[in-house]
Amino acid sequence: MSLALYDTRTRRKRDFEPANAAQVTMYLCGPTVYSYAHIGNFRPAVVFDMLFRLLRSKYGADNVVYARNITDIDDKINQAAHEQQVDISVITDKFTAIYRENSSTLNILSPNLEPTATGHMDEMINLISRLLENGHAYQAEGHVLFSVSSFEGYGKLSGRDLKDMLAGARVNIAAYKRDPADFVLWKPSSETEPSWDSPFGAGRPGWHTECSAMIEANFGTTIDIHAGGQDLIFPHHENEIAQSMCVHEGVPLARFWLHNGFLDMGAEKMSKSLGNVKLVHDLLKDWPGEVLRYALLTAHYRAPLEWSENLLSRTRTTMDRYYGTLRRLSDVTASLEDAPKGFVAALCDDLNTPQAMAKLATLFKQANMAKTDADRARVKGQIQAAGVLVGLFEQDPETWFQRDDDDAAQIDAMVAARFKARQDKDWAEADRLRDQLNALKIVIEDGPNGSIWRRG
RNA sequence: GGCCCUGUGGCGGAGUGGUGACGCUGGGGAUUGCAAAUCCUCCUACCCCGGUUCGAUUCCGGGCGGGGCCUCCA
Repeated sequence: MSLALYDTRTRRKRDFEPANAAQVTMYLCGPTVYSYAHIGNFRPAVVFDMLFRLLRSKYGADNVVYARNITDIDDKINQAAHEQQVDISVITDKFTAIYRENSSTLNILSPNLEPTATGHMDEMINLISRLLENGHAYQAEGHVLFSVSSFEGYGKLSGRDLKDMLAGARVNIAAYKRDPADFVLWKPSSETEPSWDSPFGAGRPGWHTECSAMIEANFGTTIDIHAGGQDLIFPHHENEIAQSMCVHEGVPLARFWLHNGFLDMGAEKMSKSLGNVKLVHDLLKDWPGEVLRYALLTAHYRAPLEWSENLLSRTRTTMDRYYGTLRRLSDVTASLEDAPKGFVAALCDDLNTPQAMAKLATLFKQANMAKTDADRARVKGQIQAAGVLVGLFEQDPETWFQRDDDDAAQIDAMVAARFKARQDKDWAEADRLRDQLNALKIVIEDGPNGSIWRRG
């Protein structure tokens, strides 16, 4: 089944074919580790994790290389380190660890590579040197700047014209810039800022440099897929393209550019500067990671998604139903199946998760209605195969329902006592026990061979 | 000011030139000792005005509304 992906550069959906099917390459702009990530930061992580899973199933797990970088040089990091009077590594190590832990809770696979800026200092300096040598960059007052007018293709990705941008630009234009749109490749550091030696003086790299350098170091000149949030289209990705193409004689940096849309909080986007963020760290106190993952996949990845309490509780309701189905099938041995065609087709159509989830709903309905063991085994196998592709429904249903086990034994006993009362047709006692359990927010489901329970 | 996206039922959210997914919610029913779960079923929508067309929610133009980028930002 062919995979179509919407490519920002060409502004249309195109059939995806890797340059080399034995090594499909994909790069996602990952987090800047200066603080807790909010749920919006995890939308690309989840969406492109799903793409990673899809590519692995299509080309073979060993033939896909996925890099998600960690930005560990940044002024916000510097600020945090300065405020706490610690080395920047104290900040970046801490929040890198938290980011990885959150990722794993959202069932995000580890990428093959997690390159860091500090780990690629030589490569960045080397890249900047080459840009200086070939005339695409210049030095001014301790800075090295990229000269956008030296690159004819500047603005192609974002569909911008340099002249138009200046019209309403709110950029503070540094006097040493030859062109207001020129961006910093290297800048001098103050006493309190981290600094690295370089041929252009002691200082630190500009933000855009790291991705170009890391891609070159790990993949070479061109990758198949470069992904990130929509806000990175300009200037970040535009600048990466400029840098990379100017040291690679015009060879494209990426064959496909994928960008996810934003989470909305009511009328506006979720953003730290607007102060309306939901930290994953906090959300995980109230919701299972899998609910967050599923919720992020309820809208198409390029469309805005309204993030709300309502979305989360709705998602949990759905997942309770589905895990309930899986629990009833727990003694059925799943047969080895492919994910249903319609489900895969939806994902292959530019990662249309809403449509894929609709197929999943059908699948669970089929599971609920299955009459024979063979049917049950087949549908369960299909559900599992579909689940692997999107990273959902991979855990044990019992784990899902019994989140804390403190009082599980006591509840088991009450449920057993109630089942016995029902067998004795002592309805009064059975109802009394059920009321007691309901008061503990326990929901009972009676079956022919016993009763099961879950937390409501 | 420039560029881009978007407007679907009570809610979320797909899709399509001709019977308008899917889920949640609400009504009815089957089932159940009663429930829960499950299944069946019903109600409710394509911003407005033009145009193209046999026919538009879908294509085109205009309007109005919402959002994003142009500055760190997923």
